[in-house]
Amino acid sequence: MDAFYASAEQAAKPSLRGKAVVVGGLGPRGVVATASYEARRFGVHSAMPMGQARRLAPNAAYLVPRFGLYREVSEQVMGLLRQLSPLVEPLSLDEAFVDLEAGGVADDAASARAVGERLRADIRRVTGLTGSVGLAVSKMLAKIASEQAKPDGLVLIAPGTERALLGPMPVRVLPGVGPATGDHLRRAGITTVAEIAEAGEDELVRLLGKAHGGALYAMALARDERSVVAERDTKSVSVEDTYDVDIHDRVRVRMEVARLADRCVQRLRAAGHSGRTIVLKVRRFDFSTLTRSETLRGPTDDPAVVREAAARLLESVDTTGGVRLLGVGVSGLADFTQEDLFAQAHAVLQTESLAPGAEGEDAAMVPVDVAAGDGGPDAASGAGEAAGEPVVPAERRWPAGHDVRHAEYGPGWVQGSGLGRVTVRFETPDSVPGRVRTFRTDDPELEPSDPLPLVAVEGDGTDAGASEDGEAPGGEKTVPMTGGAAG
DNA sequence: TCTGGGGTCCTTCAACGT
DNA sequence: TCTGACGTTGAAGGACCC
Repeated sequence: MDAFYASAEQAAKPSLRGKAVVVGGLGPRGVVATASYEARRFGVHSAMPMGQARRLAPNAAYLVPRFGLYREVSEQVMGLLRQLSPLVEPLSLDEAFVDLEAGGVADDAASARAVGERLRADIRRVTGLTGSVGLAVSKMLAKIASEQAKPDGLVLIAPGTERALLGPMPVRVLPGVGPATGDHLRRAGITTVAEIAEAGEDELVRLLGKAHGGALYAMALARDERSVVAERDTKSVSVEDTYDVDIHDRVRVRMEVARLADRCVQRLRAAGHSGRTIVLKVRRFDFSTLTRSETLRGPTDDPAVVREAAARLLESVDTTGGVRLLGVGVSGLADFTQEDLFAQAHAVLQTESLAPGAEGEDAAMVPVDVAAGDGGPDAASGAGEAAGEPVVPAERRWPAGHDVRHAEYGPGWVQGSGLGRVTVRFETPDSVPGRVRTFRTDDPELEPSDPLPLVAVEGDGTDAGASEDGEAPGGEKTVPMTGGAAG
């Protein structure tokens, strides 16, 4: 998909179409997730600090990401892709590889191109967004083609032309060449793909190591045998938070680590997993990052166990000077727990009789504060929790870009908030650009609401609500498609 | 005014078992 | 019993990707 998050926001908000839109973290340490093509003209791009983006494009709209909406659109697109082939490999919410040959929908360049164009039309019809398609005989080339196709295009790399096409390109087009490897190669006098091929495999391996060097050399020759893999097992689950202000208080650090451990276990359980290795991540005030890990005897999904392991790991880390980020992760995933094994052994021994009260060894039930209400992404209760109600700043309660509904004025979205006021623009994906009104942040007539569908559901004039889809689950998304063109 | 969040894979080193 | 070779595992860090 092209500038996916920003395009979705523009589709949802008529007043932003054709305007510079920047989606990302809005806190003092936020970075840009996606910038619309209009914003890119000002030099704004992904991973740029928000402060810098604001200086470059002060008049752009700055919005917080709405992953729920993006996920829905993504599902639609992936559904469309799965109609083409059983072999669909999602890379992210907005990209996937499709093996067209395996789907039997294309066996030469012409048929692949036709499929690609039809897909792009379907994506636009179903989601209202544009997607770009890259067609080639391998994943690497399909990806490069799709980058060239953006925005809103289709590029096919004809079999036999690959090396001539790649040769003059900068090394950074090859997957796996980031800033560090790019620098490394540049210092060795290698700046283009052709120069990698000329350098030879031995030299590449000497420069970059066996795995990386060998793989890069092959790619430079346009050799990429990787197949499209539909199902990928998750290897780890983690959560992390960067704090607006460095945390110096050790007690607070411990509290945050416990909270992150709980969130991590929630995610772990939601995915139906357990894990054996607990990882603590700490980014210090000077941006130096360190990790500490501990492997348990068996996999667990017990929050108390993960919390205790994370706390133990924290004891080996010096946090004086302050920490800017904390994270907790679990790897070595399984789909059962140590406790399951105990339970099984227990059950075998028990045969018929009723188990006595105490369950094996799950001793300490540690009281966890269940944090009423939202498990929202921004934990950040941060600073002032006076006795009683936590203080939630308006810009967190009414995040910029999120949908709301007003009893009198209907659906709209938050344009900004602060100082006890929230400004709302009343418009919907299929309306004309709407008007702006300002309310008190505690206005009882105003409430958060779910995103409206970007494309009106047929035969449903009204509400966004639960569209009982009578329709095929057809979804869609844009993808570098591989394997399509027969060669 | 610096540098998010969630992942994957690779490399290096040390410890340990055979 | 000691020693070396080798494989495996775990820990930590780095690079990369979207």
